[in-house]
Amino acid sequence: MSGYDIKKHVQSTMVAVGSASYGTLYPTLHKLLADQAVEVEEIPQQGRPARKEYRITGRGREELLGWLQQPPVDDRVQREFLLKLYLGRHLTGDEMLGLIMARRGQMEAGVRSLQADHSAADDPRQVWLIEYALAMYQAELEWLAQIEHQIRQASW
Amino acid sequence: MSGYDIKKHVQSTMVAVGSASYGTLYPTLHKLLADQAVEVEEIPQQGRPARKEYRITGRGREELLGWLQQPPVDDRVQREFLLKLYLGRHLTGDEMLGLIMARRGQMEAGVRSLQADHSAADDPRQVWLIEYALAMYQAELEWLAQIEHQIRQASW
DNA sequence: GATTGCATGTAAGGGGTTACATGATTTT
DNA sequence: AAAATCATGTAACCCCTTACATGCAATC
Repeated sequence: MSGYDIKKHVQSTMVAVGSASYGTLYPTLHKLLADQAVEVEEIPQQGRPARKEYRITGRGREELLGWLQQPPVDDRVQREFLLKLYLGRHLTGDEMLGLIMARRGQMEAGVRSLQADHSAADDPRQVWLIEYALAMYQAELEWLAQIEHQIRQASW
Repeated sequence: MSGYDIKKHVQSTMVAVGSASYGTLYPTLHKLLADQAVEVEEIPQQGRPARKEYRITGRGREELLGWLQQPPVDDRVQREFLLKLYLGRHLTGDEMLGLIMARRGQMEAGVRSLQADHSAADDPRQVWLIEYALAMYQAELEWLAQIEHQIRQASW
């Protein structure tokens, strides 16, 4: 794939795995190339930079296997939304509900976009990732509904 | 709270929010003190460094409110486990199942420890965070059971 | 006798994002 | 006319973790 394609793929199907910004992506690809872990094929185009398609090499595959066999590091998460909700003693009830509604909108948009990917996915591993993300979003939506109810009841 | 207490609190009740290592925690506390956003009370002890209890100031509360009213930044997540599963075309079925079993163990341990916190929690906001984390862990456990089943069926 | 808990902190280094720079083509 | 898509890349900077340093008390 090209750097551009990798970014799109990570942002859609792989949301639950992590993120990829160009500032990390391109330098990483260059490093992998220098290490001969990948090789590149340049496809010239008109009106835009040549598309560079990267492909893993035998050496890259060996390194990958070594990495795969080591136990994964713990998840890193950072959810500012949750922190604001927790520290939100100084917010009014309406501000709290605004926070929650906005979050719900994001989750719902995420679900819709993942459902589109889900119908299009062919690789079973891709389906795993999509179903993982969907399960997380749906669990959060249920939790959001519960706390929204609590806040309205308590008439903050 | 003291830096030490904050760390414990973040690691248990606030797992779903983020992490706090001493290398970030103490310098941040010093910075907040310099900004007069917090004040400190030193409580001498025998046989160990004085315990420093931090408390938010009026100025700190103002700054906090300003921050609370800005929309939260998007979540940052990084799940190496998921990435290894996705890239695990080069792993044997047993290696895949090993990955999954280890993950299940971590999730189950997380659930147990959160359930203990849940019974002990008094603040309703703390309960929100604990229930959020529990919902995520439980959703993941169900998803894990499904893909485990798929892998065994396919007799990789 | 060894490990865990309590309690502070620093320094080096790794990892990542954001913002910038460029520019044609297609869609709204 | 404006915005999004395609497509590459760099530089500055921020944030954060890891590893280290110190040391007593209590538990296993």
